[in-house]
Amino acid sequence: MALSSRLIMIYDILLARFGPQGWWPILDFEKHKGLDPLTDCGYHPGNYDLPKKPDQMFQVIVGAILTQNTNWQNVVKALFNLSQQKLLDPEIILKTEAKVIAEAIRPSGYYNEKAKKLRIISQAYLEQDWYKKNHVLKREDLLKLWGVGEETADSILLYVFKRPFFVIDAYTRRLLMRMGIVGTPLKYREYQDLFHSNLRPNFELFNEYHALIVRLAKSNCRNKPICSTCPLKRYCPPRH
DNA sequence: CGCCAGGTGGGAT
DNA sequence: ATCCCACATGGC
Repeated sequence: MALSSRLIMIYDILLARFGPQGWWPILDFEKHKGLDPLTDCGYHPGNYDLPKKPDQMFQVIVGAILTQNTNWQNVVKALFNLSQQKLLDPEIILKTEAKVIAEAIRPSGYYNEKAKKLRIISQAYLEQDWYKKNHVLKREDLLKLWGVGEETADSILLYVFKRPFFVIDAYTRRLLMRMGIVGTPLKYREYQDLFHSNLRPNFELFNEYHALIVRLAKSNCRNKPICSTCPLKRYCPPRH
């Protein structure tokens, strides 16, 4: 079976099983007041129009930094703290001592490094006018920023700027490996090329696909896989 | 208790 | 180029 057909089949199965995931979550701490802010707030299934406003865009950028090698629940706590303290804004982050930012984002882990990363990306956001409509952000310019690697860059391009860059993360690698689509480990861009060369470059498709992979990885394709209920079981080589 | 979570940069080899 | 490690919290 051709790779493109296979990738599309996997997508269709995941979408049928799990439904649209509503990424990237956009938290509204006013609206979610009274609800448990630490659970799944902010998802907007079927709406690929978000983020729309600059403050929503910036929130996704901050989330992309904070979630580096970190559980999303911890990121929500950090975003909640930033919001409560009126720090979820690039100009304010630049005017605020890194110590203060670090303390607010403590639950997300690596808080000293991430405070520095937030300062750097806030600076770029303002200087390069990312918030302006029709601003075209280059991948290479994102990668120049200390603290922005390939996955974070692609997350921002895809989920903030709605550009068709497929996000490759540890879950994606694991899935491709277990499905037998790749044998030996590849470089980031090689994984990405598998998707870019075999799917139509549609940001809504890439958005949903990556979110569905994460969804599968959380419930079934874990480090210790639970294959009995996996929707891809029939298409995945057995493991001993 | 140990392991893991929507990675990245820096230094040694 | 590739490997190894520091960075750090909270949930299970």
